[in-house]
Amino acid sequence: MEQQKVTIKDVADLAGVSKSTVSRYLNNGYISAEKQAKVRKAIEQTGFQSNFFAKRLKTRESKLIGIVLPRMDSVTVGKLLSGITRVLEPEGYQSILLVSQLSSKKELESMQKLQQQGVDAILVDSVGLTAEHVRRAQEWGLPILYTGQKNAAVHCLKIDDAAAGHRMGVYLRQMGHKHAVFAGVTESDEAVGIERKEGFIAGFCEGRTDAKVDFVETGFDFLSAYNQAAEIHKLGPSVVVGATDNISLGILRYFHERGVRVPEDISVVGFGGYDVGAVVYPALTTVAFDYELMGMKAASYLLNILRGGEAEMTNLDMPLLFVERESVQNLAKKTLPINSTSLPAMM
Amino acid sequence: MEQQKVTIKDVADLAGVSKSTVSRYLNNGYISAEKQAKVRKAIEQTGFQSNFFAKRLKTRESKLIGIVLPRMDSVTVGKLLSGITRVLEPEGYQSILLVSQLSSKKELESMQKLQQQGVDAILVDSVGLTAEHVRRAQEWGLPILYTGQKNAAVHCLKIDDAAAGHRMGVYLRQMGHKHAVFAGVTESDEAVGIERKEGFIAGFCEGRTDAKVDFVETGFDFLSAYNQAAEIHKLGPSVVVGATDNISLGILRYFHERGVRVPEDISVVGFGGYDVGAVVYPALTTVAFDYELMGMKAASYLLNILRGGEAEMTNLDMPLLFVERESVQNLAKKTLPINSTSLPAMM
DNA sequence: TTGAAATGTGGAATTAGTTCCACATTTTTC
DNA sequence: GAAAAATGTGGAACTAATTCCACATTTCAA
Repeated sequence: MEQQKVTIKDVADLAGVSKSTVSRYLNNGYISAEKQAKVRKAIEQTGFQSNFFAKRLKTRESKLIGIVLPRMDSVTVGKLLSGITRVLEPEGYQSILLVSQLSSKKELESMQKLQQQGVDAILVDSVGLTAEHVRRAQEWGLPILYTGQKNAAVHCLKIDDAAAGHRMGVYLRQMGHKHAVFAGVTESDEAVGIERKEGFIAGFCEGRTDAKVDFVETGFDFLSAYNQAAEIHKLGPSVVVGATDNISLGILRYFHERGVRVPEDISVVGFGGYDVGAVVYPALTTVAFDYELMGMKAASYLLNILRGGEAEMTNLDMPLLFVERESVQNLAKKTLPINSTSLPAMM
Repeated sequence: MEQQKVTIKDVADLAGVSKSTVSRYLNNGYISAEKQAKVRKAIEQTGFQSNFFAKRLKTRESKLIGIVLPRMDSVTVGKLLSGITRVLEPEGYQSILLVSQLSSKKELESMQKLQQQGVDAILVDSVGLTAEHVRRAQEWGLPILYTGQKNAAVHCLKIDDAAAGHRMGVYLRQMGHKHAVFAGVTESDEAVGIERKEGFIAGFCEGRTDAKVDFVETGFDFLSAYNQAAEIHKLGPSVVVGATDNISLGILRYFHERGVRVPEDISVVGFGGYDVGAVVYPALTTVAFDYELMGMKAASYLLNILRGGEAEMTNLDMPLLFVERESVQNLAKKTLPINSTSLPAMM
């Protein structure tokens, strides 16, 4: 077994001090200026690098944060991760990534692996919280924060899907729409599949009886939305509400192919505020979520728990940004909405 | 200092054997069936979990792979990561992620951090290889693999940008185009900024003197491409070649706003094969790169180096897929290219 | 039936750090 | 000027595993 090139012992010998003194130099200080210089020189000369594992074994702090994500190849996950990293890196923390592939079982397995790995805390962009999740969190005594799902028994941080849906519902009601088709996803995704939809229905139907919302289920991708578009169209709504911008984009493509004009013949809206929504035509009206900000907040929150911060994070609600672009017709006034010639609301 | 709940010592005491025996049970075997049962039972009873750091300290193997990425919130990086993870996870390796923010200096710093962290190997989606990169790789004696850039002195894996550009050039030449504007990025990105462009010019101009290629520089995002679109249009080409699909999407938007029809009035192509390219209209003709496959190959390659595999990876070239969709007019035959009514070449 | 080989086993050393404690100085206070 | 406090320092213990080595059994062959 080959051994480490330079250990703290070598530095100590070269500097003519004890291991303890070098260790103190490395950590809290408490060393005379004279020896400090000697040690510094010895470290320079030897090119000493502290052994990560020996250090962690004793200190029981890894400066590693475990992150479990449902998938990697998605813009929202990328932005989330970007925000997380932005906060964690300057604090000297690093991230270990695991992918749950949208499976709650794999999610738990991943968390277990991370726990064994000795991470200081775990952040999970969850696909669904189970009782087991709650139990494990307690058993491990490890700070765990969930994003994307909500449960009172654990730390979590989530976009207010109901509010986002509601906001869109109110907007479309004000624009004079009466019949909407909600192109949504499976109800097993509580946040997107249920909350967002219910919120929309509430906002859209509030205080009137002549409103109608149909529901068609699709997947999260363009293609499955595109494939459902004919059925959606057949229902004859004045507006199609895609549960995500991707869904709306697939539907937009279908309408384009059939010569159905948007928004003149039918309106289309989405959720997410993806960048591409601004570059397609008509540019997509949407409720934008700031996933990068969410990542930053999540990381800060986690750090706060980690430090025993009873400073109780106060500002945990995620702001929603309504992005009005070109894909909705104002039926109330029988005029088109603002149709800017420059790239609308591009981020 | 709180200590670990259950150590190998506790298990040994409970099972009535020595620590060594438990360790052997955990690792190579070499233990009698009788004691094996006892140890198994003791581990079950105590819920023993091996201490990651103590183990790593002794074995000098972390089962951790460091990954340095230029940024997180990009589809290509997401796919790459997805491929990497797909190979690494089943092999029991986990990834530590660091972001270089497109800076070569930060890239080196990140690599250094990972090295200190005791990772078994490093994978870098590099933004530019320097002499320092090569020096460090030797100094550390750690397997390092670069993707996205090429250098004979180190292990690397890269899309053949020149070939991709060439392919597109040949295609457009065959389609009868004579005047192209290449909307490219800064030459400091050797792969995209130089190789892809030069490859295109070669393929486009090959064997004729009546071809002309103008160059306009933009950023990587929709917006900066959109902002350069007027200048591009002024040059009056028959086709605009975006160095990435995003650039082409921004240009498409501009043309749409001005009522310039694509491909009837002007053709537009891109590189990358992003999913959205299939859903916009006209669907974008492009050279698709399989970044997920690249991630998988990169991870396999790295594992191979790690295992001292002199099995010399042979199949390192990345396949290119030419995706002909709707955004190019065939000037040679004065007819439109295949215009499918279903979602073209959607992945 | 003896010697050799195979099979287990435990003790002790090892890995590379941190930290507690005792003790020597030096500085401050009364 | 003595006692008290502050400041450094090194030795030894400790962290939780793996692994080498010596030694006891047991099995097998001659």
